[in-house]
Amino acid sequence: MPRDRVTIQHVAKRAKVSLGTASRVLNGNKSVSPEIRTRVERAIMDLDYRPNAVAQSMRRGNSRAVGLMLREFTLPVLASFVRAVQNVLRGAEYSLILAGSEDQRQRELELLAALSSRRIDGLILTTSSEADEDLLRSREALQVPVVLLDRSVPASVDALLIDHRAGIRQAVSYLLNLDHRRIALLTGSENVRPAAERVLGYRDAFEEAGMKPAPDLIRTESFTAEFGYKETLTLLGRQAPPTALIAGGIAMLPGVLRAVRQKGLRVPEDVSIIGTCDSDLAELGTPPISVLRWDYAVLGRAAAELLLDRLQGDRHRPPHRIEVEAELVIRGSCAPPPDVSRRRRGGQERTTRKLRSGVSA
Amino acid sequence: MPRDRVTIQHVAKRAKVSLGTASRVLNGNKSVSPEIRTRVERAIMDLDYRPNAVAQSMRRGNSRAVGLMLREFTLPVLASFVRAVQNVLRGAEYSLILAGSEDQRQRELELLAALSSRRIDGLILTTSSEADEDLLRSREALQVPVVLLDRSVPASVDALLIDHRAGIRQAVSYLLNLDHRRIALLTGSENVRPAAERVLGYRDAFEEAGMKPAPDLIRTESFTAEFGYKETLTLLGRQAPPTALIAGGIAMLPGVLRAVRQKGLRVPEDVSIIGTCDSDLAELGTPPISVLRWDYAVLGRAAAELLLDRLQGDRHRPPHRIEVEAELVIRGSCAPPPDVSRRRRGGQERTTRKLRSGVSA
DNA sequence: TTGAAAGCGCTAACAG
DNA sequence: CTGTTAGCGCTTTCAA
Repeated sequence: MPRDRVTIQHVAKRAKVSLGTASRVLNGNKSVSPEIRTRVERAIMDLDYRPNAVAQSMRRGNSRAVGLMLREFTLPVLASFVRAVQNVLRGAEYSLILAGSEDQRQRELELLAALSSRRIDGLILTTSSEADEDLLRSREALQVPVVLLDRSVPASVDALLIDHRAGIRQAVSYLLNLDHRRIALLTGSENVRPAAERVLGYRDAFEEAGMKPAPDLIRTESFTAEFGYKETLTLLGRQAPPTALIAGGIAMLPGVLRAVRQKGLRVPEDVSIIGTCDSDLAELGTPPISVLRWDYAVLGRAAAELLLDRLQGDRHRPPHRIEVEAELVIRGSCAPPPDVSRRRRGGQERTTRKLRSGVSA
Repeated sequence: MPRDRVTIQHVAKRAKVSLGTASRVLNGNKSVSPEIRTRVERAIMDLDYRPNAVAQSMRRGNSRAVGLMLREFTLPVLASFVRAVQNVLRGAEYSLILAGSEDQRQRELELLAALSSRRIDGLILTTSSEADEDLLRSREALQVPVVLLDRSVPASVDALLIDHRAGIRQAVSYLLNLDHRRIALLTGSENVRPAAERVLGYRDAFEEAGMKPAPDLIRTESFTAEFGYKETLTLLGRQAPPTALIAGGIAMLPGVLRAVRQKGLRVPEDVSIIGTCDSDLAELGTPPISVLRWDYAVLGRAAAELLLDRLQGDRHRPPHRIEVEAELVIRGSCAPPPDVSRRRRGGQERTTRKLRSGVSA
């Protein structure tokens, strides 16, 4: 049977001081004589005393814990986001309470309630929907500073935003320059920012090139690999299949590749592919896949710092909004579409194409 | 300015009952008249009251939170472990406090102290060292049930163990049967179980085949991709380089592949490779990589259930020990070593080789 | 069945 | 500089 945990009372008794004085030493209060301070510190060591954070929270009215609610954190990039958050928080002696919503509204609601009960001091999150009333209300009810990740929001909260629109515009332009015309964009439902922005970027690129996108090639439903897989299968089974696919979601690439492989198609000879998140697979696969990427570790650090800033500083400063760029990394997964290649091999003349600037290697 | 959070006092007042009665309703105590119960429930709804978990913890002496300390959780497989843990815990209304140690002793110590302060009710962890006195003492000091993940330990705690030894034995046998003789094993320091077991399995296989392993091909230092990269580079630069490489760590495969690619070698023609953890890269790469794998989601669920069992049941039952098998998944990354192939192409006779049974496809 | 009151471990305000 | 004390929000005796 575990003997009772040692409390500040025990420390006080052993150091032969009052409880209040022991507390003062613990909290680094100036007004304690050196001699007594030493005595107390001694007692703390001897007893291996560890302050009860629960009692401290109770008394101080804060928990020194922050919640982190994401769709999931199984994806390496999100995990690296979590790690960055954690590293910053650790330095400030905050604990991290993890909450994976699996993108389900009901679960989000439950988790928000649980976090509320725990009286977290702050919250970093991305929600399944941006408009849902209940969700918004639950978040409000927490009455704590919030940092939103890649969701568009009322102007009142801090947020980290990824510039998907410019990223996708760049990717699509690149494909257009390779003479692709039937470019499919697979991404999540447009009621969240990343998907909506990607669709805008897609249209931007076509418009900029003075073209109209083929209808029906923008598929917005889910960010999952599963959706990428099924949709790719469907698209590639069409009469006039797309010649290029953009996997618009950080988990989607494996699904798309699986489908392409299942169809027995080669990348990039038969179909070009651009991912929307870097990974070992994209980097070391054969061929390596060109991707749009941004640094989640940087995002994580920024998110945590934004939150700490509010927690420790001015809770009423105007909200910050940090936007990060998506970088197009060209690797080996894109080539001119097969019909063009054929024409070329046939020796037909072609107008020169210039690679748009701003595309990095 | 956030108006004060509503407490059980407010609920009691509004329902015109005593605080104690309100509490009873909250806790589903039988002895409350239906009428009053309704009134209180009504008040709870009206006020959107959320019990203060901090105060509850204080009073009850438990926190309904468990700590999860891993080397890191950036790896997809570990993240899926975390997710499984979380899913089980959520059902039991426990929160998860995440702690990534980055495999650093000092950080582990700090995190353990922080978790102790928070009065977590239980802990799931893997430590950087199995023998370290301070670590052991800190863990003891927590005085809570512990589930250890893939570490060998005093017989007193619950543990989940992966049978690396049998797994590696199987993998090495497979390679020996392909006529490999110079088989390198890259893994972490032998002072933790997975590495130690892998080395044993490696020796087992050679012994079983009546052979002696070439010296200097067991490289035990670190589980990182970085180590895999550097060591592979070194090994492949030798006079007599290994013809097969086993990446003995869940993060190591990308490093090994990177090095192989950098050397301009082909898999499996020039060198055979076996990974020790499944991944998108292993599954969808070209060629797909043969791996030893086990199910981390199952492990996570088991870990959480083991812990809950203790938390909610008999805290003094004898410790459980769950061992999971590693399955060898044969894909396309292994072939006979180049010299053998050459000999073969030359038409030389060869003794028949039988594929050892127990190797799954 | 209900109310009153003690006390979990701690911090901070107040007195000395 | 130090000791005493109230009270954070809640659960749980103990009485009624």
